[in-house]
Amino acid sequence: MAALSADPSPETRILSAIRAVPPGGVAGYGQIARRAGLPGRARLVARLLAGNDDATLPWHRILRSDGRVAFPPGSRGFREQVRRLRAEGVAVANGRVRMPPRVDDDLDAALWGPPGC
DNA sequence: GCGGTGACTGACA
DNA sequence: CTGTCAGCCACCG
Repeated sequence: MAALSADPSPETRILSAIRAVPPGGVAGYGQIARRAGLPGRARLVARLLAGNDDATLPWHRILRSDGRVAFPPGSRGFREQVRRLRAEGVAVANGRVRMPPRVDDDLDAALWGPPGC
């Protein structure tokens, strides 16, 4: 039997999950990986972002699980990411974003869209 | 096949 | 709160 849907490459799923993050929202590497159906592959997400060529990809919305920027402070990517996040209305303080303690529900991810929640 | 490295994570002191 | 340790997966020499 033919499969109803061909499984897209993991990379495609990850990219899709990243694109699914609305403006003014942020997501963690592990969270994106989980959304992509690849739990434990947070590093893979990072590798993709590091080698991504897509300017339309909101890579700046991807932060660490602690809500901290994955770039070293003072680095070029760091400043660029913070700059973009602030431009979208995301409150970035000291290179870190106010992240919820933990949420294991896809519904919560939707709450990450509108800021000032 | 092996060890080192990295835009990571969670647990522990 | 910060810092350290071990676990994890994918890529490279």
